[in-house]
Amino acid sequence: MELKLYDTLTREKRVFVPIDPARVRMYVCGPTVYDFAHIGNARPVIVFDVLFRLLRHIYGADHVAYVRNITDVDDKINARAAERGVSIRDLTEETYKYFKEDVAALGCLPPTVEPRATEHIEQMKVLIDRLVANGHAYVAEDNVLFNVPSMPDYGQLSKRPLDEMIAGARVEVAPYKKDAQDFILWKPSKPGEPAWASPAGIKRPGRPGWHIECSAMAWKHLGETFDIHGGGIDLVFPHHENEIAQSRCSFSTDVMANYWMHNGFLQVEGEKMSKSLGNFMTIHELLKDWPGEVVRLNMLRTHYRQPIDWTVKGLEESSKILDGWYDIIGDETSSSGRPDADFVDALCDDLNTPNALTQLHRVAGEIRGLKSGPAQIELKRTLRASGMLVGLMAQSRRKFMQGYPRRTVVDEAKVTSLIEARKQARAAKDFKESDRIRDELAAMGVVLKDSKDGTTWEVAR
RNA sequence: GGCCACGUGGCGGAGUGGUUACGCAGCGGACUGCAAAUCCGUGCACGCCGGUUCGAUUCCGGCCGUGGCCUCCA
Repeated sequence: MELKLYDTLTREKRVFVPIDPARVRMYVCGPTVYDFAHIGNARPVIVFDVLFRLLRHIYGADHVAYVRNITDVDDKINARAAERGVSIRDLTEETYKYFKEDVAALGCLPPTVEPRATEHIEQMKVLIDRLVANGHAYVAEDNVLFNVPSMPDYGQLSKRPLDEMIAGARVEVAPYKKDAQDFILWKPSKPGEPAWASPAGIKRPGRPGWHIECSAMAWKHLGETFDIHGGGIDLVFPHHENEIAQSRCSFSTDVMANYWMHNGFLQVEGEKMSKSLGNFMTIHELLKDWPGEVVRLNMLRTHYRQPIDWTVKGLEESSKILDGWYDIIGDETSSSGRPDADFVDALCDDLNTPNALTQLHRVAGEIRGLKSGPAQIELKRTLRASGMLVGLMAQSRRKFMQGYPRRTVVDEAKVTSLIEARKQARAAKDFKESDRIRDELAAMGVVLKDSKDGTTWEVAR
């Protein structure tokens, strides 16, 4: 199988060739931990988890290094901590704890490494000193700035020619900048802000700029050049463009990462998600209404580079689809199956999850067409193994059903006795009474399923 | 204003220079005492205007619409 990935830098799908197949290296920009992550933040987390799983499938679980950072030094963090009257450390730890819980509920594997920015200040200072030494950065009023014109091919990722950007600048430029587009690598800390001894001979204590964090953490954990760098499309400029500038100019390399991958944006019910529109949705809130697996499937039904419109209707549809698949695999929880070949091929085509899910529907249909027996069991295992490759169908059907939040609590003994009473009424052809019992159960939130083998029931959702 | 994407059937959503996507809903049927669930079957499409081509939803150009980014900011 041949994995193809779309590279934002070259704007084309290319066959993926790792630098070292024994250690495939991927870096993805993680959260700034000052508040609950929202559903838009969940998209890159899920998308790159699928890629992580696929890479593990292809190269072996022990041969993929996935680094997702935690930004724990940032203006918003400072502001929020002050606002709530808690320490920065407490705020970031608490937020990170919730983030981990949320993404675990979405079925995401923990990355190989989750480095914190505050634990990589030394690496950042090394990079900054190098950039100053080799003429790509300069000190101005105790700031260190990257000098963009010092890098002739700056702007390749976002396809922004230098001169046009200068013309487009409409924000007031800090007077100490040599060039309007120069960006901060290090800045002095104000009183009360986190502060570290500064690089580049600056006396005042300071703190890092946003972009240098990722360059430093990627370097520390993946080296000067690595395979894949991912993130949301909103990070292409300036964040990733600046990361490239910092890293390449520090190491005198031609590339920082060989494949740059970006997931599309997310809207909610057709509108941009924002607090003012009242459609701002955190993962935490969403998980109070839906199982994480439904949320995950809903995300995978759209190709990662396409914009996605997040709707309740879509979640309901995803829920139905997942219910159907779980109905088919039943309580078949053997992990002995192999994923379907066409399913894997679809994933290898630049993570074409919608097409991959179509293959799952195909396999499900084949299972329906078979009588129960070894062949059908084999196919059920294939369906389950395929789903598990993208983080779906990993639990038993029973557990999945129990995972629906806000389920009605019912008295099982009462349900059982009512079903028995209904059975007797039906046997006596007292359909008025049997229908009354069915209505009574429905009012309790219990849905009956009659079949030749008898009557089963489930709690309605 | 500049740069970059996207625009497919009722809805969601792949893909392709000439052939079935697929799913949800709908409709018809089977099953059922009647339903539900399940199973079987089924209609519906490629934003607009030009161009290239024997032929375009698929390539090119323009337009319209939607969204993202435009530097310390999420």
